[in-house]
Amino acid sequence: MKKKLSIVDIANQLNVSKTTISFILNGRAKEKRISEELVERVMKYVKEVGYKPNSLAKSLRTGKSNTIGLMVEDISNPFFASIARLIEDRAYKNGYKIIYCSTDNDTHKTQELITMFRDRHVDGYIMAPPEGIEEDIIALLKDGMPVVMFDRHLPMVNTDYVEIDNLFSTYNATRHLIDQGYKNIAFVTFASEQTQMKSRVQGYKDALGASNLKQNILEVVFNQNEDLIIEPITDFLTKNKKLDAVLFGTNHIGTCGLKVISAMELSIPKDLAVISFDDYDVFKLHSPPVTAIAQPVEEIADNVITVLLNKLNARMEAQRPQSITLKTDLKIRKSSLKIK
Amino acid sequence: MKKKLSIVDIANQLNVSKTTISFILNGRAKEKRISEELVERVMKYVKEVGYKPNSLAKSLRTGKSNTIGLMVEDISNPFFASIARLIEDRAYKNGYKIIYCSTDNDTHKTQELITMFRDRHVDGYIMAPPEGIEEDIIALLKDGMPVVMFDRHLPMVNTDYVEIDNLFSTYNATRHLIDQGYKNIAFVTFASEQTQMKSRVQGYKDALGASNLKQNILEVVFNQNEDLIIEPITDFLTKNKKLDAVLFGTNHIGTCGLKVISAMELSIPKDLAVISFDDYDVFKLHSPPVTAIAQPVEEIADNVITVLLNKLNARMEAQRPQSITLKTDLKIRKSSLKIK
DNA sequence: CTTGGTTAGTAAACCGATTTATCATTTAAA
DNA sequence: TTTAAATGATAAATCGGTTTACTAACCAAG
Repeated sequence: MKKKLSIVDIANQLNVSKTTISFILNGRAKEKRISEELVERVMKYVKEVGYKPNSLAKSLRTGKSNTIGLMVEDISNPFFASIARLIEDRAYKNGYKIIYCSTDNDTHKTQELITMFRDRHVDGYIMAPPEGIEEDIIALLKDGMPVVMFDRHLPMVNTDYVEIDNLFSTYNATRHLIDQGYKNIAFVTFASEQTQMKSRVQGYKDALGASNLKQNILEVVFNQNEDLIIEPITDFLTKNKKLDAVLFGTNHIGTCGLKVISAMELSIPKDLAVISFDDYDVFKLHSPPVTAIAQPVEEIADNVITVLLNKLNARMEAQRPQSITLKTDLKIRKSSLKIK
Repeated sequence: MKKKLSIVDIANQLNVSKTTISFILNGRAKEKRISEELVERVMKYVKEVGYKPNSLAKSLRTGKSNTIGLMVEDISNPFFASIARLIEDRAYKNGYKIIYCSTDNDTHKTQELITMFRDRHVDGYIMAPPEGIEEDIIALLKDGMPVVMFDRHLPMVNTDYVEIDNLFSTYNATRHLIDQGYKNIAFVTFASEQTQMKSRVQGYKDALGASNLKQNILEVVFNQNEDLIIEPITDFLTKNKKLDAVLFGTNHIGTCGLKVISAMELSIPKDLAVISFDDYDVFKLHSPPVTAIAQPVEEIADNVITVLLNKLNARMEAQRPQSITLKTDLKIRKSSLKIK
C-alpha cells in the first residue's frame, strides 16, 4: 500500500518550502511574487507524480469542504431522483460534491441530518424541507450558511427558494376537468401544511368555487409504506360512487391512485377521469395515458444550483433572498378527456 | 455567528487535558484508567453544551472518514434509486454517510469519480462498475480499500460482489414465453460486455437453443437520451413483423420498448408478448400489466451493506472475497400469457 | 531504603494542508 | 552613502482532533 504523497514530500523533493508549493498550487504565485521558473518546475513535478492535496486537511484549515448537502423527501421518488441527478451533474461540474439523504418528511430525522451535515462542514444546503424544521434552518442561516429550498418553502424562514406555480397548476388542471364537463371532482393529497401542498389544495378549491362545484378532498398520511396510502384511497373511491374525476396531488399519490383504480377495475376516463401532479413514465405509458402536471425539473435544478453557487461565491455580500417561481405544463392526455 | 466549540474549549472549561477528553469521548476511559467521576463530569458537560468533535479533524488524524462512496449507473433510474435509498438507510444506521454519483457507464467519468472519492478519503466503495475500470479498481484494492460491487462484477477483479442469477432469470423468462407457445422471441439489450448483460443474453440463447428456436437480438447503445434508444427499437420492431414476443434486458429498455409498442399501436400480448427485466410501477400499472423479472432490491442492498460493513470492521483480516448470488422472481402477468 | 508496579492523567507530536509573519537580498530613491 | 522599497522565498503558527510517550504520586515487595 503506497502511501499518498503529501505537500511535504513534494517540497522535499524539490528543495522548496511547502509554503511555496501551497501558494503555487492555489494560484497565488504572482500575488506572492514567486518566480516564473519555480512555478513551472513545481507544476511540472506535481503533474508528473500526480500529487493531489489532501482535501480533508485543506477543509480543516480553510473551513470550506466543497460539499453540498442535499436533502430530499425520498431519493427513490422519481421526481426527487431526477432533480438529484441534475443537481449532481451541475454540482460536479462546478467542483462540488453532493452528500444526500432522504428526510422522509420526518422532522426529527431531518434535524439529525442537519447536525450531520454541519459536522461534515458542508458549504451549502439544498433541501425540500419538512414541516417543523424552521428553527433549525434559521439557526443555520444565522451562522451564515447558504440554504436554498425547492419544491416548497417555509414561510417563517427568509431564504432563497425555487418553486413552481402550484396554485395555478391545480387551478388549471381542475379547470380543465370542469371544461370537459366533469362535475364531481375529488382531490387526493397528503395531509400536510407544506406550502406546495396547501397551494395545490387552494388551486383546486378556487377552480371549483369559481364554478360553484362541491369540494371533495381526501387527505392521506405521508408514509413509506404504500399500503397505508392505497387503503384510504380505496375506501374513499368505494364510498364516493358519484365521483367522475379525481386529481392526485403528487406522483406518489397518483401512482397509488392508479393502482386502486386498476384493482377496482374502474375505467379511465369513462368511470373516472384522472389527472396527477408530476409527470413521469408511469403516467405517460398508462392506458389510457394519464394527464399530468409536468414540473420543469431541469429548470428547477438549474435555478437551484445557480442560486446556491451565487451565494457560495458572493462571500458575505448578503444579497437578499430570491424566490423563483417556475411554470408547469399540463400534459393533456386521454384520461381527462370526456368521451362521448 | 457563534463559533463552534472545540475540544480545547471543553478541556479549558473543565480544567482537564484535551487528551483526557478525547479518551473519554472515544470510550477508552477504562483502558486509560480515567476515574469514574471525571468521566461523568466530562460527559455531563459535553452533553450540556452539545459539543460534537469536528469530524474533519478526526478524519485527518485517523484516516477514517465514515463515508461510503456509492457509484451507480444513473441515480434517476428507479432500480438504482431504490437500491441507493436502502443502502442509504442502512449506512446511516451504522454511522456511515453516503457520497453518491452516477457513472453513466462512462469509464473516464468513473475514473474521475474514483479520484474524487479517494481524495475525500471514503472508507469503502459500493459500485455498479462500468467496463474498462478494472485497473483502477485493482489499484484501489491494492491500497487496501474495501470495494463491493453489485448488479454486475468484473471478472478480472477479485473482490466481493452481490448479484442475481441473471442467466437463469432470462432463461426462465424465455422458457415461460416458449411454454406459452411463442416461437419468434426477440431479446433487446444494451450493447455491453458487462457480466450481467452477457448472462442475460446467454440465458435467452440457452432457452431458445433448448427448443431449437431462432435467436433475434437487438443491441442498443447505452445513452442518457431516450430517443436514441427508442429509435433503433422502433426500427427493429418495424422490420421484424414476424416477432410474437420480446424480452427486454433492463427496466430502461423495457420502458422505452413499451413506448415504442404504444406508439406503433401494437396490442400486448395479442400482437406481441412482452417481458422485461426489473419490476417497477410502470410495468405493474401498464395495461395489460407487464410480466417482469423482479430483482430482490432489499436483499441486494442488505447484502451489499453487510458485506461492506464486515470488511470495514474486520481490519486487515483479509477474508477472501465473497460472491453472493440472489434469486429473482418472475412476476407473471397478462402481457406474456397466450390468449386464445 | 530502593526498586518496581499501579493509578490517573497530561504534554507534545502528528495528520496535511493554509496563512501569517518574517527574512535575506537587491534595487531605487533621497 | 544611507534608507526605503521591492523581490523571492520561507519558518512557524494554525485548524481540531488522536495517539504516543511520559510523569507524578502512591503503595507494596525485596
